[in-house]
Amino acid sequence: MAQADNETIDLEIIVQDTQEGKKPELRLWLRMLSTTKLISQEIRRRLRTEFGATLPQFDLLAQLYREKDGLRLGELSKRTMVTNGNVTGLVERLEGDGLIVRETPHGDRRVTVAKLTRKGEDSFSAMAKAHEGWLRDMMADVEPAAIKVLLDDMSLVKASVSNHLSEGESA
Amino acid sequence: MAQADNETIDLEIIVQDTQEGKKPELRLWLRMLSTTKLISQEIRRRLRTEFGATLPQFDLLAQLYREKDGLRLGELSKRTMVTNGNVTGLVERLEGDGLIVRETPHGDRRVTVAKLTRKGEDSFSAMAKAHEGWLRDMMADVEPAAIKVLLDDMSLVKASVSNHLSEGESA
DNA sequence: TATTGTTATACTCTATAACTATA
DNA sequence: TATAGTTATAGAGTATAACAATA
Repeated sequence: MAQADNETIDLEIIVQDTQEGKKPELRLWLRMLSTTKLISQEIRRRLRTEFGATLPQFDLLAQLYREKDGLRLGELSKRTMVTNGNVTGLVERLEGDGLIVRETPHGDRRVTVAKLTRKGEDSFSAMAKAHEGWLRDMMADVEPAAIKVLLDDMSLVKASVSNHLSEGESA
Repeated sequence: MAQADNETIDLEIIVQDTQEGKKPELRLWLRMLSTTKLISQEIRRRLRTEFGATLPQFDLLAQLYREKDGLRLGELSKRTMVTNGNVTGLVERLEGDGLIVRETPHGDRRVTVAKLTRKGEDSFSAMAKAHEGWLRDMMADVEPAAIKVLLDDMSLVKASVSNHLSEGESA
């Protein structure tokens, strides 16, 4: 099924992505979207089957992994680009799995801080390592120089986009 | 923290990634993912509020827009990277909105072909035009040269990924 | 028997808004 | 009044698998 039909499927989603020099911003977006979808489906499948996790969950765990003292849910919401209400749901599932805990610090009882448990650290650590390997395999044919260029230029895109959204939302 | 090798999962994951030159494939993926998410949320919001459509629906319509004779659902499934069963659901919603119709051609009664209605053509046409404008605005700060490079290099990534997906599944 | 598409199911994500409990 | 988080709701997307009709 996932057999690559090299000849037929170009997978260039949406509109025509084959017109030279026409609407380059749109073409770039569509190419990013299809490429991301391709990678994302594979990553999600493996996260699910090998770790029983989803991508948003992985994302959230990653944020906590680099902040050993935990993060307030509002901050977690900003960093993961997930709304407050939905962060609550994500956090509940992860807490149910024993990967994180919620704590209310003294001082401001409105605040909730989420942090990884030991189990969460170990679990995420394994996921991240596997994740890295999957990506290296998938991008095996891409020259290091191309990856470097993509990294830099993608930052420019991200900055431009952030800039031109509703002013004043970057944490 | 420890600076070991395997254990250093300094995953600047997903939304923020501001790290040194390690694990470039993973970093690229995370940057693509966060950038795509950023754009995608904005596009989805506008598609929904201005056209009452979703991104997968837009994607599906786009495939039909460039194939005036319509496409079989299986082909639609491949092109949109959506499973067969879920294509059925997508198609039903779009048919309910009067944007597309399903037909069974003579010759093979197992086959269903979806094609745009006149209303669907007009509707998609408007969406695509708006879509293009949104993207141009969002990427206003990105030099044309950078966009061109990104387009090319993104193709390499996509090709590599496609290539290594099929491999993994031919067991 | 294989293919094409449908149905069924379960779960998760996404978005919005109203609500609470603090402050 | 404003803030932090929760609850409620509704709608879609996603993945799997079983199924019917046709070839």
